[in-house]
Order: sequence, then C-alpha cells, then structure tokens
Amino acid sequence: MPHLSKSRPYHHGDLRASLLAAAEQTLREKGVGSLSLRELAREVGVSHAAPGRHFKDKQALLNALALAGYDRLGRLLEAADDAELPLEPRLAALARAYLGFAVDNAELLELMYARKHEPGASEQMVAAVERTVGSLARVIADAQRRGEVVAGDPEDLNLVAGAALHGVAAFAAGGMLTPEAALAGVDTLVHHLLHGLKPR
Amino acid sequence: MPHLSKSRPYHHGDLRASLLAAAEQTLREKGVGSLSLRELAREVGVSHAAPGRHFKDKQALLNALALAGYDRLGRLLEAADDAELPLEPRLAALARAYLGFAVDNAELLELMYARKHEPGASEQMVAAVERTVGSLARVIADAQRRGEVVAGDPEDLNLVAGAALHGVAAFAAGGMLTPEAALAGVDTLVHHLLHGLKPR
DNA sequence: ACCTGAACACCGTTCAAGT
DNA sequence: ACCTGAACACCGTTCAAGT
Repeated sequence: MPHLSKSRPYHHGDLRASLLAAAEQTLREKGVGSLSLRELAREVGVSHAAPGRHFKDKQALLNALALAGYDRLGRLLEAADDAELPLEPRLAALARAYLGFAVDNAELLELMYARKHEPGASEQMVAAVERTVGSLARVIADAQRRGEVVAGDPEDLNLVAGAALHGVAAFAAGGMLTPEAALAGVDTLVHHLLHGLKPR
Repeated sequence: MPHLSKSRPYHHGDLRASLLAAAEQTLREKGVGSLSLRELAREVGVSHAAPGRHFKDKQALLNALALAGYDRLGRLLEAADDAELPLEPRLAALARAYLGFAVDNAELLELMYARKHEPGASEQMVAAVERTVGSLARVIADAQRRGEVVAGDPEDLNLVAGAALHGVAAFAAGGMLTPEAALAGVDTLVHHLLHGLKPR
C-alpha cells in the first residue's frame, strides 16, 4: 500500500503522531517484539532515518507510547469514579474500568508497566502515573473519612487495594484469566477485599 | 577473558547449561534488552551458531530461563510453607518468600510472567506454574477446611490472595516499592487481606 | 553428535547532504 | 525545520562443511 500515488510531500505533516499511531497498532497486533523503527517508517511512508528526528531513541518512542497509555488510563479511571457511590460498588466500578483497559490493551499495559520509573522517568511520566494511582487513593481516602474503611496508614490500604487490582489486571492481560472470568470475578474480588478472607 | 589459554576442546561439554547460566547473569545485570545469542556465545567461547544446536530459537532460551525460574520459585515457596502455622503467619511467610524472590530476581520474574501461557506453553512450563500456584492454593484450602477462611468458591479466594501477592511482587520487582518497604509491608498486607478493609 | 564459517536479511543510530 | 541516503556496527537464523 504505497502512499506515493501522487507526490507525497517532502514534509510529512505530523510524523510524530503518525509514528505513535502506527506503533500502537503494531503493538496491539503483533506485540512489542515486532516493533521496529524501520518498519514503522516504512508503514508511514518515510525514510528509516526520519523517526530519529522525533524520537532520539527507540526507547523514547516506547516511553511516549507508555505515557499516552497512562494518560488514557488515568482519564478512564477518573470517568469511572463516582464519588456518590458507596464504597463497594465504587471500588468495583474502578476495578472494572481498570480490568477493561487491561484486557483491551494488554501489550500496552505491559509496556507501561515495564517503563516503571527507570532512570528515564520524565516528570510527565511520573505525573501520569500519579494521576492513575490517584483515583484509587481518592476512593480509599474518602471511604476512610466516612468510616467505611478501617483506620490506619492510607499508604498501607492503598497498597493492598492497588496490589489486588494490579494483580488481576496483570492476570487478565497475561491471559491466565479469560476476559470474561476476570470481569465476572470483579465483584467477588472487591467483596473479599473489603470484607476479608477470614469469617466474621 | 579468553577461555582459550590452552586448547579449548571442540566440544564444549555442557554448552546448554553454560548458555543458560550466562544468560541469567546477563539478565540480572543488564536486563532482557541486552540479551543477545551472539554475545552469549562469545562469553561462553563458542561460535555464534552453536547456541542454535541447543535452542531452536532465542525464544526457546528465554522459555528455558523462565522454566528454571518457576522451578526455583516453586521449591522456594514449598520450603517456606509451614502447614503447622496458623493462617496469618503461614500466609505471611509465603508472601515474604515470594517477595524475596521478586526482589532478587526482578528481571527474571518479568520474563517468567511474560511467558504466560502463550502458544508455546510446554507441558513442563504449565506444570511449573501450577506448582507455584499450588502452594498458595494449599494454604487457602487448608484454612478453609479448618474454618479459618470464609466458605465459597476456592478459585475466588485464590484469585484475591494470588492477585494481591502478585501485585506487591510486581510493585517490588518494578521498583515502585523499595525492597525494604515491600518486606515491611507484608504483615499489614496479609492482615488487611484476611481481615478486610472494612471495619468489623 | 556437536560445532564452525560464511551468508542472508534484518536491525538501531549517526551524519552529511538535500529540500 | 524536516527529511533522505549511505554507512556502521550490530542482530537472529540457516546451512554446508568440518571434527
């Protein structure tokens, strides 16, 4: 599918965005392993050296991809959060949103996660991660204020809830859980998380 | 550091094992990204084509690495499990063992996890994963039998506990949690998991 | 049975030169 | 300011040939 029918302009217009879009598609369809800058350049119809103008590195492109992912996930979680809801359904809604993202963007999530906060963690990235984590923290903090959650260091509570959520998302993204099983399990997961595994 | 001082024998002896050992060291020191078959061959002192005799693929080597990882983790968990203990300390011990492994083998764990059960999941791999998961399942099943854990589908309970454990391990391996913070948080994590986030 | 050497088709990255 | 083309130093994989 050559983009060359007429006379493709020398300047692409928005090469950076095109590269990111193509990269995300490849990521989704073929995985990180099959992501090559040269191939991307070919798909977008530019020389193999052109990407270098917009991303100093292959890693830089991956970071940009991860950053965009955190942005989307952050917005998604904020949209899914309804502060009016009681704790249990509120948390379940958040969990469902996160799980949905994990299922729909498994490869991207892996990438986002791998970019942890390595040496190259830009402020932007840190901010995007904070935003994502913030949604959960808000739910817990609100609930704690309302007495719906035990007293104690909020960090500890965030850790338990965050770990459980991240764990299922990872299972779902990794294919150890079918998407259906994951989504079906959300309610009981949240229930057990709130009520504990021990009998009351 | 040439291994060639005298006359290195034409046959290496145990090339497969040497390659795996070198690979694990590189993995630990420089990450998966810097793992190349050719470099491995150089380190071990054989031609770049030699690894091909023992691993049909680079992926095959990675799978072997992951398999060995699951084996070690499985044994580690079994060793850490003490059926005499009451539920809470028993689970905490398991969690500590898993976390320790995650901290000491962060890159390997990522690899193990990425090898999920993709198309190429050998029976060996599946068995190794089952073994790892089995330790947790046993704890939950025992506790349920003793009435220390709520009734209900054991799968659901395993999922919550497994997700929480995997979550912290992933946080620790990914560097979002310092090793100290992770280990320090184990007890309260297990406590919250068992007693629930809601007040009783 | 196990390993080598050469060959092939790819990479990422850099840099002068073009538009 | 943005892109190209050639060049460099790497890859993984294959396959005849050597031991």
